[in-house]
Formats: sequence, C-alpha cells, structure tokens
Amino acid sequence: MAQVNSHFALDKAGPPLDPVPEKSKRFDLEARTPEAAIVTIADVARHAGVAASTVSYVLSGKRSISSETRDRVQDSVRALGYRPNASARALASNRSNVLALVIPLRAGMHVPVLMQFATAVVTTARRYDHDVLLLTADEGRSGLERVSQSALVDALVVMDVELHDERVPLLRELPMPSVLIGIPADTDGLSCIDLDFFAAAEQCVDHLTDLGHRSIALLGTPSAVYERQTGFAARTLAGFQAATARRGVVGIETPCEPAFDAVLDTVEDLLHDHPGITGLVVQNEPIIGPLLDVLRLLGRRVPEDMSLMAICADDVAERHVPNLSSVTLPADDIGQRAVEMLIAKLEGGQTEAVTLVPAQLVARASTSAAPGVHARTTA
Amino acid sequence: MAQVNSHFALDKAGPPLDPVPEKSKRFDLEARTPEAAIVTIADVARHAGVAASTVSYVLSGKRSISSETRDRVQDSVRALGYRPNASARALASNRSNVLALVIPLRAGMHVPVLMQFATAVVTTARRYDHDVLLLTADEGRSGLERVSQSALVDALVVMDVELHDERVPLLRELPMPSVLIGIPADTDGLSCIDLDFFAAAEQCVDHLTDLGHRSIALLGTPSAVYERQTGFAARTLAGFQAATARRGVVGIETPCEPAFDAVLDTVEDLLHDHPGITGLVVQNEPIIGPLLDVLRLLGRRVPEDMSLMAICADDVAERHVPNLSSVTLPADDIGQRAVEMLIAKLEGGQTEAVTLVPAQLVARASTSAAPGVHARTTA
DNA sequence: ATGAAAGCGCTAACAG
DNA sequence: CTGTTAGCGCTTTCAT
Repeated sequence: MAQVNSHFALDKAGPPLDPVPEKSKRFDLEARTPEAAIVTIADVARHAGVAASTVSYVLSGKRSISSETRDRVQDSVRALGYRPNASARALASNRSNVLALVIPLRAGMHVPVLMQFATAVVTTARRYDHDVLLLTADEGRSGLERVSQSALVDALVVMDVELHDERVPLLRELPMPSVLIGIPADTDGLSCIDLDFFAAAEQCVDHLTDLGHRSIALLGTPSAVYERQTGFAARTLAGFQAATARRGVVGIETPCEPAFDAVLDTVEDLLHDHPGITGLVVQNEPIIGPLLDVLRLLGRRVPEDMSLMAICADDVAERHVPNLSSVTLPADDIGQRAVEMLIAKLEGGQTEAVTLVPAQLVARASTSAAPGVHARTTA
Repeated sequence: MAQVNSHFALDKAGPPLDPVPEKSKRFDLEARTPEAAIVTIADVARHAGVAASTVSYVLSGKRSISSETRDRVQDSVRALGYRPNASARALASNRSNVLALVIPLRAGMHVPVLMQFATAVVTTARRYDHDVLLLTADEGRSGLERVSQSALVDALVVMDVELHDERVPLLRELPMPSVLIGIPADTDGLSCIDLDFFAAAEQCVDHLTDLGHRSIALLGTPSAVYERQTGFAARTLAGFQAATARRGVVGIETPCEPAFDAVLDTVEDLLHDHPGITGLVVQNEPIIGPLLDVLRLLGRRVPEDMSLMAICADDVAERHVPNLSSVTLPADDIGQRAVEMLIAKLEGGQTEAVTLVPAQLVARASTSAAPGVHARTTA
C-alpha cells in the first residue's frame, strides 16, 4: 500500500522550489484596496433610502420589516460590502459575541485531547455566531477578571479544573455566565460538564473483574496532575478505589510520567511488588505506546497475560495494536455541550447545572479472561 | 524512582469524593456582586476630581500628567475597581488589541507542535497587551474577512500555509497587517516566518553523508500534507532532493501515515525496494515511536544498522531511546517572533519581511558512521 | 412598518 | 499640564 518512490504529488506541481524564496517589489500603499474607506450602517441606509435603524433591524431581525425594504436593504448591504463593526455593536448592545476559552498549558496535560475540546468549542461557538478568545490557564484569576470586567467576552469556558480551584469562587462572583469543563469539589452555583470519570474507572474495574482478574493496577496521569488535584484524575482514582473495594479485588494505583524510561521503571516496579497483577487501567494517553512496548519487552502478551483498559478517545484506542478496550472520552461532545449550556445561559434560559456524561465502555482486543479463568459473560 | 503504591498526594487530602457531586442552593441573583453597577471613566474622573480625558491620558500615558494628579487618578482607579471597557476603547481608538490566530485542524497536522506555536503566540501577545482570537483554518477566507472587516481584530497570524494558499491574495488586500507562520511560493508583499526547512533537510543529508551513508530515505508527513502542498513539507522535500543530488547519494522519499501498521508497511517496502538504505530522515513526529519499534522488529539496530535523523522539537528528540539526532523545530521562538513582527507592523515600523529561521542540527545518539565505514569528522 | 434621536464608554483633537 | 467637546458605529427606545 505504501508508495515507496520519489513520486510525490508535489513533483508534478511546477518548477522546483528555490531554497530561499526571493522577495521583490516594495510595499506599495497605493496599490491596495483603492476604496478602503469604511462602510458604515449610515452608508447602507443612504444607499437603500431608509433610516439607519431600519438597516439595523433588518440585520438583527428584531422587528418586522416589509419584505420590500428588507430586500432593498439587503441589496445595499451586498452592494457596498457592509460589515457591522464589532466594537460599535458590542458597545451599543452590551454584547461582544465572544466567548473566552481558558485552556491549560500545564505540566502533564495531554495536548491532543485539549485540542479536541478546543476545536469543538470553537466550532460550536461559531454555529451560535460567537467567536472564541484564547486564554491560557497561567493567567489564572486575573486573566478571567480582565476579560470579563473589560467586557471583552460575554461568557467563559474554563478547562482543567482542580478540585479546589482558586478560580471557582471568582467564577461565582463574575457578572457573566461560565461553564466549567471539569468538576470541582464544590459545584454550588456553578455549571459544569465532564465525563463521569468516577463511573469510568468503576466500569473498567467491573469489566476486568468480570473477566476474572483479581489484582488490578491503575496507571494514572503524571504525578503533577494529581498534586494539583485535577478533577478528572482525582475522580478516576476515587472511582477505581471504590470499585476495587466493592468488588473485593486488589487495587494498586500509581502515577506515571510520559517517557519510555519512566514507563519501564513504573511497570517493572509494579510487577515486582505485585506479581499477581493481570489487569491494567490506563488513564494517560501518551504512555500507551511505550506501555505496549514495555509489556512486550517484559514478555507479557496483551491480552493473554495482561489485560489492558484505557480511558481515552476512541480513535486513540483504535490506533494501537491490539485495539484497546476503552471507556470513551467524548471530547467533541463535551466541548459542544459546554458551549450550548453557555449560550442557553446567555439567553437567560438555563441557570446552573452539573452534567456528568455517562461513561461508556467498549470492549476491544486488549482485554480477555484472566489467565487460568474460563471466559464468561460480562454483566 | 517510580512510586508503586496507593499513596497518592490525593489520599492525604480530605474526605473521599462522592461519585456524583451534590448540588444544592438555587441560583440566587440577588446574592452576587451587590454593587454590580459598571464603573466608567466618568466615575473615576468624578472621584478624582479631574476630566475624563485626564483619566484616559493617565491610563494610556499619551501625554504628560503631573505626578500629583496621576497618583490621585490611579488611586481612584483602584478604589473603584475601574476597568476600561474594551469595546468602547476599540471603537474610539480604532484598535481592538486583539490578534487573530488561524490554526489548522486539518488532516495530518501534529497537534502538540501546533499547540506550542499557539502558546508562544498567546504568551507573546499578552506581553504586548494583546489578546488572541482563535480561528480554525476551515473557516478559510471568509473567516479572515469576517474578523478583519468587522474590526474584531487588529492583525492576523496565519499558520499552516500552503505553497499556493488561497488566503494569500486575500491577505495582501486586507486592510490590516498579517504574519504567516510558513512560507508560500510567492511571498511578495507578505510577512512570513518559518524554520528554513530546505536547509534543515540539507543538513540532515549532509550529516548522514558525512558519516558515510550512501542511500538515504526521507520518511515524510502523511500524504495529505503533501497533497495540500503545505509549505514546510514541500520545502523539506525540495531540500532533501537538492542535497542528495548535490552529494551524489541515493535519496528516496515517501510519505507516511501515523499508525503502526502504516509505518511497518512503509518501512518494509522501503527496505525491500532499497536494501542499501542505512540513513533515515524523519519529518513526522507521531511515527517516531512506532518507527523505532518497527526497526527493532526488523532487527535493525539504531544507530549501528540504521542512522536516524529527525526534524522535530528538542524535547521530542530527547524523549526517545536512543535520543535522536535532530534539527530543532523552535516553535516557541517562531511563534514569539511572529507576534513581534506583527506588533512592529501595527506600530508602523516594519513592513514586509521573510524570515527563515536557520536550521540547527544537534547530533545525539541515533546517528553514527554507516556500517563498514570508519567514523570521520563531520564538516 | 419606519424614522429620529439618544446614548453605549472611550479617545483624541482642539483649546486654553 | 488640564479641561471641553466631538465623535467612533451601532442599538434601541420613543415617536409616529
């Protein structure tokens, strides 16, 4: 399947590239956009022979307009290439139509997943005619205060929530709606949405236990994530502990750093201290590849000798060999719903709500009956 | 080093988590921000006993103010918790202090690198008192038109540039400055910055050739990236071809999809068709792990049997075993400089400029003399 | 169904 | 060094 030769599509496409592209003509101010004059609503009104307010109402649809004038106005809008000025609109209407997205760029966070959330947020926001302002989490409280008190944005989406997040009290007080992706310890007065990580861990444990595994380890996120008491990691850990206790099986938990050597050390120590382990639950996407390598290196076949459950996006689970049994992390869905909650709040509908997206387990090729146990149906 | 037990930091931190956090009190409008009334510049002026314009000038520093009144104004600002309204300021000054960042979310792009660019852009923008609006590349031309013509942003940073990018003509015409991260075929009238990928590929080839390798393959990005004629991939390919020709060694190029099976197929075919290959240049971060696995699987040791050069960020090169000889992709630096170019343009200084960041090769553990060749010094 | 007019909160001439 | 004033372009009463 893989083409091995030098016939890239590129090769068919014109002359070879210069190593350094040449640069010619000077910057020519006169040459660009001859009529760069800004088109205002007044220009449109004049062109259509109506009042400015009429143009405004045609555009917003906030009052009924005779189809005749509406057409005329719309023609003028097109003819003049009119675009409402965002600042003027925001100033007059007290709405910027911009959402802030607070994204973590901290130690231990897995970037592709974050990006999936971000993409869903941007895409959904655009569907509701909003744009997205990108804030990094290290701006902390002051960043939130800044963008909200200056009315730069209408609402906030906050990711990477810690159990006792310093931003939570602030969010309660800010004069604008917010939605957290992630669930803090005290959700009073807040709107939050996230995967039900507690249940996700429980389902992993139940699945493995049903398959006869009696000793199960949670290979978690890097320790920095736990130390910050990041909500999703803490809730997964709690669910894992609760489920292993409930099912009466041995549960061992350990964080893991995303580097081959760290994975090797962690797994070797784990298997040395607890040789009976036959089931692994992994909540740490970047270590999955190395982990599979390490298990191979140590002579443990997956799933014959070691069953593996992951908490990750479906495409990640299906990218590995063998395909991983997993609990899905539906980042698209969560990001989309977060924005929809926010839009609802902006429109005065919904107030607060804590939404736990149900965990859903998909059994693939990385889990099977524990060694020496006959296969049996999962409850 | 790896702690294998159940004593997470979390366990010391209070009572166990409920599976589902309870939610109590209702939304209480009265309870929040008792004096939510908005503080305007007029309020500050009154409080300080000066004119509104004086407050404005104190804040902007655009004219000299007696230290006495300045202090008084600043006290009032603090006392009242005043924050300038962003829309009003933008409307009056014709500056939103927001940059647009167009980020690709297309097939084949490696997310962590993108995020590194994005982070650098946001961080640097904040240093210059700007915020960043996130646009996805699939909004295409219309997205750029929308945010610029509505004056939502002052300037644009555009990533993921194709050689014949449809947005380039538009950027030339838009009434606001832009900087491309990536270099199109025709850079006339544009400001661009990127790593010198042509030279990066050349250096890889030179390094391997100096080590005695006579047959070298480029394992490139997924084919979709070439088909779009994405600038960085095309330039790397061109550099690779130029350098292998110049050095009189065999050069083979192939795209590669980021999945284990695809890597296996590609490498097997490659080695089958060109058994003499002893040097590999990889421009495809996500396949590096799988590639190392595949080589091991096929019994080729790195670097004894096969030398490996990567074009990637340093931390990636150092995360693998063996550490990879690489040409650095300095995303932070490029992102930062892109913003600085933009700020310079906004301040009327610099106009256009094409900046090729010099490629820099770091030899690590994945390259060595070709089999049967005695080590010799690299030119 | 449409117009007229009053701001939204700020900046930047223009006057001292 | 400071105050006065005229907008920036739009939305939204208030009229009709």
